[in-house]
Amino acid sequence: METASTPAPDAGPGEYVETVLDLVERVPRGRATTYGVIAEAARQVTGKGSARTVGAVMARYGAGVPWWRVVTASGAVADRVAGRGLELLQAEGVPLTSHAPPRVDLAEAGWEPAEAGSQM
DNA sequence: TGACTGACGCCGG
DNA sequence: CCCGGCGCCAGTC
Repeated sequence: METASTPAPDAGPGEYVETVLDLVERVPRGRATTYGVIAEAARQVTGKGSARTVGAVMARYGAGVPWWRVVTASGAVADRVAGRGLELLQAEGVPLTSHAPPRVDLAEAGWEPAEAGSQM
């Protein structure tokens, strides 16, 4: 235990991060969800988390999941990746608003983890 | 060890 | 409808 600055060999992302990424991967193609929904679901598993934290996770580890299916509560894609996000959403046939600014129609494409259990 | 940083959410104007 | 500000909380330096 000498000067072990990195006592975490595996470490990497915490359970919290894995939970969030797992939830995002469950979002079916052609649908979309919000940071708040993911945060709420993650909170039920890890007991912690918030919409803000989910965003931080996506920014650091969201590269391996369909991050474009996660939008804000208003249906808008994060400014940071709005261009790429809208492009991918359109390619999947996700319903977007006709008038600017382009936003996801959550009323039609809105999805939540709970559906994964009742969907068949 | 502590402080700053954000892929957000909500309310008020 | 749009804009600004405050709160939230794990991750990272």
